[in-house]
Amino acid sequence: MEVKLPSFDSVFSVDCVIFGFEAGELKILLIERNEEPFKDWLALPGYIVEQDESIDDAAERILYELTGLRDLHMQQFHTFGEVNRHPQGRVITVAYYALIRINGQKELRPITQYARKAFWHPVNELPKLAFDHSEIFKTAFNKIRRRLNYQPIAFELLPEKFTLTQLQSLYEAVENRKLDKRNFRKKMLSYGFLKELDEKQKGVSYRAAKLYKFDRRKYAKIFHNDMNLDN
Amino acid sequence: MEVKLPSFDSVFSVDCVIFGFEAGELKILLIERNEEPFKDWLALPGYIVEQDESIDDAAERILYELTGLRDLHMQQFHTFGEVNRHPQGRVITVAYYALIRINGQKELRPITQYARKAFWHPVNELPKLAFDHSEIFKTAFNKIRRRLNYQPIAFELLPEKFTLTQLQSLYEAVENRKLDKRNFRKKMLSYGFLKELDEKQKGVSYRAAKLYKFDRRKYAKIFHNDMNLDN
DNA sequence: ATATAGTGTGTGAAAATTACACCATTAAAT
DNA sequence: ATTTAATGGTGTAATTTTCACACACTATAT
Repeated sequence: MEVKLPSFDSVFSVDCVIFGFEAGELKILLIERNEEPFKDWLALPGYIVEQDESIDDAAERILYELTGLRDLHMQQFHTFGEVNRHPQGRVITVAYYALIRINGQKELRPITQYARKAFWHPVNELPKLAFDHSEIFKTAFNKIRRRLNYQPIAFELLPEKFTLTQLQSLYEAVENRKLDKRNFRKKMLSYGFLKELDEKQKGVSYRAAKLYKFDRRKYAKIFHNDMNLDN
Repeated sequence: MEVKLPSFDSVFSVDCVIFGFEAGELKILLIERNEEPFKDWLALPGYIVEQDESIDDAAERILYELTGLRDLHMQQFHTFGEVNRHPQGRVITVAYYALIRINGQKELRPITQYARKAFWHPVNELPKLAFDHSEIFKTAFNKIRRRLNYQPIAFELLPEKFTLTQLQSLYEAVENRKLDKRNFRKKMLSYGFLKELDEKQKGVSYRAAKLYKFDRRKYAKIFHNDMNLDN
């Protein structure tokens, strides 16, 4: 017995809040729109989900098409469903965040025409964004701010090898306050999931700091979980 | 310049995981379906969102239509968007949870024909549910388990006046472990948001316990927030 | 009166958090 | 060679929080 589903003119989209960390500042990825509505505005990378792809897949595809970035680990965090959030019709959007290492090598290069360009922008002093994207950003930021303290998300933002000072300045950027150096180091090292390397920073004009790596194995062992506590 | 949105045969729904607490057990609200697909199966209360209502509004309406319950504070927690989660087409569902006091007075009574009946079922020994509802439940349960410790959600499950022992047994049910009575009381009282009443339990065949109330005002003052940390 | 079931209370040990200041190392400038 | 500027790296004591643990009290039912 086949029963047809009711249906109507409805559209899903995904929007992505991609966080990066550079020069001691937390940044997110924005695009400049090249399409109505909000043509020429700044916006979060986002677009419409196809009918035959899961929303998780759509998020990856869309981010790639708009920014050239690939293979991030994106995490859904909220769905925005107000009736009038899109000026041209009913669009419900599922929002994702991801945390990545900014590095100059990876060029930001929109594949489709919908974005004119993509670039990093500091989270402080964000301009007004298209649609309800300012609100989406705010929700994402609150989310990662809380998660920072019980999930190892900081390491996704740093280079693979990092100094303790870099780690600390990331925490300070996200929590927006100064932390005590000695206490911070003591605590981080006490967790036991940082691996001290035999290497030091290079090219700095002051005493070079030791480099560390995040050890996923140890982390998982210590916290008895698969590092995916998002559900 | 009007640009038409692309669109296709897509459907949103909402599903609700409603937690209650009764006789020392955590329970959720299930319905018995009266419609294909999964006719006669047990399922979470859920249905399709109308085009001119926000998803938050839809969640309230749908829960009411399927169970007769109204005016709960529902909280969105995840959106499920796998392509084949519904056997008859693409349906993306936004899932909500709420916590309420079970009380005999409020009768559970489906308004529409889509549900044959609605009833409380203990979260232990849940049967297989329709669609991916077992997974949705699991996600919700993990969510509230974590939230219990940094949000005052416990009080939504208890009667307005409750004893410390009731509060403790709720924590024990959610965390699935025994807690120490003295430490639990000390800690809860130390927060300062429980108001001790001049009343005692009645009708028990043992020493009657003092009753307490949760004081929202004090809670908000102490934690400098509006009690809605979900964003 | 007594059996029963749950209420209500304090202390000490261990662990975690916080506050706090100085010398060491390196590269660049002189 | 010496100085300067910048950051790296380290320990201790006080305070707060967490945890483990046992017994007398009270209301009711019999």
